[in-house]
Amino acid sequence: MVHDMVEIDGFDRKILAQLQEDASRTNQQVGERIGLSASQVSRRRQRLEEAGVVRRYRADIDPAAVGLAVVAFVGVALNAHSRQNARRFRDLVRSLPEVQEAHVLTGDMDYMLKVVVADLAALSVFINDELLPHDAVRNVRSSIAMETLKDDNRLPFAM
Amino acid sequence: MVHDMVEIDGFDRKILAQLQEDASRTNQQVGERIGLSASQVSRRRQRLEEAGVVRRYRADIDPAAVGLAVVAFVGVALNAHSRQNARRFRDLVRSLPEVQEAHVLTGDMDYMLKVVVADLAALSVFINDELLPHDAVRNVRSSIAMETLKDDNRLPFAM
DNA sequence: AGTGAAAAACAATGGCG
DNA sequence: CGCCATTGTTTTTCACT
Repeated sequence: MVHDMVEIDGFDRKILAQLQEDASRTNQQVGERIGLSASQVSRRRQRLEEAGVVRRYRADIDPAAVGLAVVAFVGVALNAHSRQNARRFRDLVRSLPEVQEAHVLTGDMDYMLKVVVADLAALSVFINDELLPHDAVRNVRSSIAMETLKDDNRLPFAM
Repeated sequence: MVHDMVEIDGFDRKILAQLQEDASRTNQQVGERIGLSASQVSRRRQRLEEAGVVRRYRADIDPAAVGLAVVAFVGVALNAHSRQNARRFRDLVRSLPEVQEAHVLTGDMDYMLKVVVADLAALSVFINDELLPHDAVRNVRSSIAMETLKDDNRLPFAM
């Protein structure tokens, strides 16, 4: 899983598109769809995996089925922009399992978190007991997703 | 892929946790880690897939490696809350490949989109040519992710 | 860079305790 | 649910172009 820049040609892109769509397709099936033999698909896949272009394969699980009903976006502003504060906050969010994603943003809110929890009570606990007590956190503003229209996380790549 | 509610026990949760982490693990490997035989893992997986608890398997691709350098969160307020407008907007966001996620939010912004594009120019084109021209859209506020601290999209499930 | 065929690994199923 | 055996698929490697 080294992270060189790697040459990606049209076939590679087609393979990536197929596997992003459905990673359980066999090399044979992928090959049929893009006009390549299974053995070549296998080799190219290995190359893409080793180069870190494919970061991992994962099962996409229905959150509701495992009792996770609430998705929220939480904007967090930090107290001061010291290196210390920023670093400690990073370590915190990376360690919190409720945080699916954390981004540093342009604009008024410094950080944007995507959070998944069981219910509103759990969200409240998360914000009040995990986020707000942290020294670096100045304030927090959360928006709850009442409905999810799209959640496929597919990258739109040109071919 | 039917969507009944399904009984999920401790073993099922452990299987899901394993496959969310790395879907390329074999039934044998999953079984070893959780103390279950490969054949039982196979049967439980099938059940979880058919029940729609596992929605799909996918390759997680490094966006930068395929030329997608910009992630943005775009808040969209609609003009009026008519059924018509809302429905047409939904159809729009679902059809736009740059939109990875779209949620209906509580709070001032009606919709929150997670968008991935090649560069800032492409983001500008996306907002000005795809979003703003739509009748239902009143205004748009976008924040660009300058850095991504965490992006694993793992569900935190209790076991 | 590619194909096709052989070898090795794996998944899926059924029967039994 | 474990264990075992069987069957069909799939991945991976090799020889060749």
